[in-house]
Amino acid sequence: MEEEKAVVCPSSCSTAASSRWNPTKEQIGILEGLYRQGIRTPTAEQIQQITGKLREFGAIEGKNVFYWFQNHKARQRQKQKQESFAYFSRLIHRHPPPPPLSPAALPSNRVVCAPLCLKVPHVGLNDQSYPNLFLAGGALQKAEITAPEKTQQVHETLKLFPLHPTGVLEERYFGSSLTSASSETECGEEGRNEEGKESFPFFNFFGVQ
Amino acid sequence: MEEEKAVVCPSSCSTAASSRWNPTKEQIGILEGLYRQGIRTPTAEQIQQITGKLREFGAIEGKNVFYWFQNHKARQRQKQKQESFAYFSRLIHRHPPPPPLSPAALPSNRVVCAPLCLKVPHVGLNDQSYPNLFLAGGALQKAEITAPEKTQQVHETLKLFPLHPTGVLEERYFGSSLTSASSETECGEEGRNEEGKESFPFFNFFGVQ
DNA sequence: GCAAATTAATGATTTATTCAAG
DNA sequence: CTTGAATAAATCATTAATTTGC
Repeated sequence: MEEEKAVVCPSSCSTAASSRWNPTKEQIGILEGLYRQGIRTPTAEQIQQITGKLREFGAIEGKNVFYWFQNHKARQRQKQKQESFAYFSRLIHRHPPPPPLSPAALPSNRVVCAPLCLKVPHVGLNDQSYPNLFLAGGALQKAEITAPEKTQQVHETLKLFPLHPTGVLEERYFGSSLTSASSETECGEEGRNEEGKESFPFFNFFGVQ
Repeated sequence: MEEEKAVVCPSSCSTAASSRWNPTKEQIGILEGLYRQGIRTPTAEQIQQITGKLREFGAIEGKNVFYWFQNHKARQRQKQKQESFAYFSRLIHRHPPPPPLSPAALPSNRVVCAPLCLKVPHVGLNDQSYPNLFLAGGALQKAEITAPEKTQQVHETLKLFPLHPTGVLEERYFGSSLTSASSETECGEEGRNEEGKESFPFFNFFGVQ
C-alpha cells in the first residue's frame, strides 16, 4: 500500500529533472542483454562501464544500473512464485477438494502424467503450498527417453498425458453440461486411444547436453 | 516423407486424418473463455478435464489443449507487448497527443518508465531480503559517502561494490567504447561530484519508506 | 464461380533462459 | 558450480483465408 503516485510528471518533462530514471528502449535492451550474459550483481567498475555506455542513450546514473540489476533479479525470482501461486490459488479456490491424483492409482512408476504438470517448483514460502498438485504433476518426466537418435524423430517418447477425459472441471467453466463420463478407470496404463497415435514429444529436449 | 493426405476434409470432419488438430468454434470458444477466466497454464488434471469437455465437439487430445494455452498465452503477450511498446514509443518520442491508453496493453513487469513514471521497479513482497543490496548501494559511493548513517545490519559489505562479480563484462558487449570509458575514472565520476548533483540518493530512495 | 497461388493464422517443436536445490 | 525443473521465446510446419487469372 505504498503510495507511489509521486507527482504526475506531465508528459512534457522529458529533459527536466524527472523524479526517476526513465530507461530508454536501448538502455533496457542492453541491460537485459547483460543480464542474460550472466551479469547479476555487477561490480562498481562494471556499473560505471555500463552506465557510461548507456548514457549514450539518455541520462542515467550508476545507481540506476545498480538498481536495475537488483530489481530485475529479484523480480525474476518473484515473478515465478507469484505467478504460479496466483493461478494456483485461483484454481484451487474453484476447486474445493483438489483432485489429487492418487499416487496409488498410478499405473506404475511408469509415470504417465501430464507434461505441463505443475507450475510451482517449490514455493517454499510460508504459504501452504499445494503439494498435491506438485506431486500430481511432478511425477512425470524422466520416464525413459530411449531413441538415442537425436534426430528430430522421437519415437516412443514418454506418453505422459491424458489418461482420459475424466473429471469435472467445474460448472463455472463449462456449465452443467459437464459429462462425468469418467469412470474410474484411472490411467489404465498409457492404453493409448484407438488411434494409438499419441506421442508427446513434449519435454524431450535433452539433446543439448 | 509425407503421405499425400488428399483428404478433403472440410471444416467439421472429426474423423480427419489431418496432421494437426483443427479446433472447432465451440472448442475455441470454451478455450478462450477459460483463458479469460484466468487459466494460463492449466495443470495436467485441468487439461484432462478440459480435453474431456472439448471432446464433445470434436476429436482432441490433451496436448492440443496444452499447446493451445501455450500459444495463446505467448501470442497474446506478443500482441500486447507490441501494443504497449508502440504506445510508449510514441509517448517517449514526444508528448503530443495522449493516445488512447490501452490499459490492457500496459506491460505488467517491464521496467519501462514512461515520462509519466508509471512503472516502478517495485519488487513488492519480501524484498527486504536484500539487506546487502542497500549496503552495496551505499558502497557505491565509496569514498565519498561521508554520511555513514543508516545501515541497520552491517556485515562487512561496506566496502566496494559487490563481492561477487557474477558475469564478465567484456568488450564484446559494448565494443571498444567500453574500455575507454572504464580505463580511468571508474566510479569516481559519479560518486564524486562536488555539486551533489548526482550524489547517489541511494538511501533516499529507500528512505521514502 | 472456381481453383491455383499467395499470404495470414496458428498448431506443434525446438531452443534458450531462469531460479534454485544439491 | 553443476544440474534439475519448468517454462517462454523462437521457430518450423500445416491449415484457413485471401487474392488472382481464367
